[in-house]
Amino acid sequence: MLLPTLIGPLWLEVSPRGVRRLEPVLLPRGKEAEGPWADRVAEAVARYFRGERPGFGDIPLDYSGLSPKQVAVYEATRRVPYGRTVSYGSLAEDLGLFPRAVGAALRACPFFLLVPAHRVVHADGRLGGFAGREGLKAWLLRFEAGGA
DNA sequence: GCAGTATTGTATA
DNA sequence: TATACAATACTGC
Repeated sequence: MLLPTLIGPLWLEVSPRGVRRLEPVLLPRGKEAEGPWADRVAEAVARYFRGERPGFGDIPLDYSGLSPKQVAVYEATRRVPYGRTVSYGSLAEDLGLFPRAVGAALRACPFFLLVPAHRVVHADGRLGGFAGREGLKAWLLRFEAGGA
């Protein structure tokens, strides 16, 4: 399922257990692996880009196939409140991991928006990376901070 | 296995 | 201010 947004189309893929992946269309093609959560996620994403603050917390994520460390990092990242930012080190300390590991896990995060990786920044306030899309990360942060 | 990363803190010039 | 090093986890070759 393809979700049109202000930053371009997002590819949504869900399973009976929850969301499998949600990210900007980098994949030339994908399987129409839709499910019962597709509409719900689509609506939440639409509201997000309307400036509302939908809680993605009630949307289940399908972590199957991911390592326990990744799941831990994603779960912790999901708890970051709207408009706030956390440092990789802070997350790492909370999880008992190391900052480097947090970055590695977030780098491979397939849950764009649902796992607000854009709210995770350097310890000194700089943005850090975003899988080659730092501009997108900056846009999201400005969007959440300024409301538009 | 090995190397490259979405990091951080300390040390050195 | 800028560069170098060590330690961790995930991805791709």
